[in-house]
Amino acid sequence: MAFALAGIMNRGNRKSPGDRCPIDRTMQVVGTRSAILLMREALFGTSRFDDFVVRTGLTDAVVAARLRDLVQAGLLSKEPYREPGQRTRHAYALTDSGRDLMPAVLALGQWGAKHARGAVGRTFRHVECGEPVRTVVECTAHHRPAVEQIEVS
Amino acid sequence: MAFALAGIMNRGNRKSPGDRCPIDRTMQVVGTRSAILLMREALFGTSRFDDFVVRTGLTDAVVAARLRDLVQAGLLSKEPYREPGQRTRHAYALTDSGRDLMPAVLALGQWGAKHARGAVGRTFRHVECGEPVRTVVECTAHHRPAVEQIEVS
DNA sequence: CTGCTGGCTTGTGGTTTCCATAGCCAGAGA
DNA sequence: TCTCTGGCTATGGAAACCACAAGCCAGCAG
Repeated sequence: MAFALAGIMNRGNRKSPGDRCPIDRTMQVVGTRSAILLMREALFGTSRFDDFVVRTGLTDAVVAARLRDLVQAGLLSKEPYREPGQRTRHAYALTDSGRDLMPAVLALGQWGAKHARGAVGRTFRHVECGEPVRTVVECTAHHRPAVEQIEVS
Repeated sequence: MAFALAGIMNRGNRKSPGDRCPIDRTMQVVGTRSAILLMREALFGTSRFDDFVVRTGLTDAVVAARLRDLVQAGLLSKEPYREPGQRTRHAYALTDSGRDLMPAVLALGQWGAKHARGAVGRTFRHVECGEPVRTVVECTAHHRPAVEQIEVS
């Protein structure tokens, strides 16, 4: 059974995927503002606790709690490191799972830059060629379908 | 000033974009579970109040409040319609702004399908060619940079 | 030993989100 | 006119989220 996105409404009595829907599940993991901001910073390269606090503007308590959750959820890893003459500290690094969230974070930023009022315009660029980067939806045959041309099965 | 994503940590004292960051702004609009679930349903083609309630599993009170927010934020529009022999009702339809959120919603679903435990595997397909659809990050020169090859300026 | 700093943890309180329940209202059917 | 139904609105309470503040602990500097 398949449904076209944004299709006609009379599509029968489709049953809700409920809380097993992957979108819902994702929201239960990174569905808070603090979690997304921390993942944004992790993708920006931040790895130290204090930098997370300063750059997100969240309080240390929230940062500590959320980082613990994100490590627990497998999006970040906590690795000890030591600078010479310093005590052992912990750096937070992206896991493969966390890295896979990049398209979502970029897509959220892309929407905000275009539609949210008061947002600072930022552009992401490919380092090697300098061209701006964006998220696109495409099928494996390299078509770029509109919403109405996508079905879920 | 540009920063490479997931780059080395010693990138100097970059100042936080604060609450004007587009990602943050977006989270303030659709950063709740209910908002994302409703946008998911809107992208799936749902337009009637009752269908939103049944398919998201949220209560009618939450659905009413969130739909009002989403209309207010310009992601949905509320249009009267009338089926023959029925009273006038209101259908919720995607605006262009709401349609632009599709990459983000799809990317969230993509992450959940791959990484979230207990998620039902769903695939999105292009109607015309039947191939599965995914979100990709690419620059205008059609490169597909990894996280480390993206900079923000 | 005392103080200081980075990285947390704990506690308090306000706001938001959500669920559950109940009620309201317009219009169609009887 | 009475009732029923779809689409809301209102109220109450639990939980989550967050800011603010304080405290804790390890390891340096003095």
